[in-house]
Amino acid sequence: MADAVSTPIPDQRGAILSAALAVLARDGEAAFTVRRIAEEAGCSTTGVYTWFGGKAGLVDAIFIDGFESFDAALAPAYASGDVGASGRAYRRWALENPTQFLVMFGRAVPDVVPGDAALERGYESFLRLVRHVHAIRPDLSEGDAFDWAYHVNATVHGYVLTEITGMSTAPDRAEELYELGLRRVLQPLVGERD
Amino acid sequence: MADAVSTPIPDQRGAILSAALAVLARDGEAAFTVRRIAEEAGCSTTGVYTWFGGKAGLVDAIFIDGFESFDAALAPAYASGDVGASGRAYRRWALENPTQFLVMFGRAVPDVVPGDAALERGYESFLRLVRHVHAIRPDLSEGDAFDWAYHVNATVHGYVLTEITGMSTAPDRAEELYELGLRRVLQPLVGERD
DNA sequence: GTTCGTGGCGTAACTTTGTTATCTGCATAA
DNA sequence: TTATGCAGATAACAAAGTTACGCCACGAAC
Repeated sequence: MADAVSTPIPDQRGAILSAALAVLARDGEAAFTVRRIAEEAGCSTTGVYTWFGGKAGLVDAIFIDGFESFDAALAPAYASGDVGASGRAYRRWALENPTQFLVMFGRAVPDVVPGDAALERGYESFLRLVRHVHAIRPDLSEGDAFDWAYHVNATVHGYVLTEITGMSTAPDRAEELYELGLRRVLQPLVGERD
Repeated sequence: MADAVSTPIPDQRGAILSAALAVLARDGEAAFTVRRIAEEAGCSTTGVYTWFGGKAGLVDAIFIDGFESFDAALAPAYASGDVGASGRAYRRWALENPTQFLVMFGRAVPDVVPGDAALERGYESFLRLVRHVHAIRPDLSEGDAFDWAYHVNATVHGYVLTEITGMSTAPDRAEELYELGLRRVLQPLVGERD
């Protein structure tokens, strides 16, 4: 027992997930291969199949990790009650984790679609935005808060994805246009003057 | 000469591109392999390398074809001067060509980024939207029309991509929410009452 | 204490896919 | 008739997802 504590149990599952995120962040989606991840984690490829059932399962875990990291990044903005700040935090997180973002919201890992666990975790993140909207506009019904959250999310999502996939028609003005877009989408919600 | 007309010249480049689009539409991005496409086109894999330089070049051609097909789908709406109709046409095209849409905007083919030709063709499609906005609101400066087009495009793009990647938090209300989103994004531009 | 079973995990092989080297046949020109 | 150049097929190579197989450590049962 004391031995088990002094010699930390090698958490192979955690090691593989960390390795996968490290490879993704450092070397991009092209390097996201089972062999490369296993090497980084210091085990054989079998580990990925033992602990995640395959590459798709690993991607699912990356979804869930992504939503958690993402919620943590947005929490201060949510707490501040500033909906503009949460929009900026959304973009900042995406720019700091572009490949993970593309895995989650593009189709950067071929043949892999999000599983149920990933979708449910994503839904939970979305509900935080709904509550945030409701906190700012308590006069809205729950349904209206949901629809506004959906709208704001789709809008910022579109901006960020356009930028990250390299399809922006004005890449050097991306930040300026994002700020303008934020004002436009939030203005009818919060009634700010510009 | 007459012979050349009666015996149609086998357009292998065109055959390969058609085959690639057919495979993509029918069998999805997982089936998008050089061997499969060559088989569908009735040639060997070499043809893809002779005419497109490889898989990446073929994807570039698919980008360009996509923007052209897309412009053709939006032309009637542009001509009608109804900006809501163009938004609906955008979503309709995407839902009719989901895998091509994901290849273009979701990175569904691994390790392939859009080349310059693809980006320029995309920019041309975007300029059509800018002109459309300018036609509806001639009082706007060119810069403002550009920024409004960017905003509208990012918004509808976000809605559609969320829906097509299966990440919508309300998939059964996708159309209703899209219509609501269109009204919200266009209202300050065209000043419609709802 | 010995034996048996279970499960984590490495080795190595199988399959698929992108890519390329090499060869062949045909059309055209000298 | 011969040479040249090119479209295109065959087949092989390398990388990557996946799986079959076996080893070994550990705990339970007798």
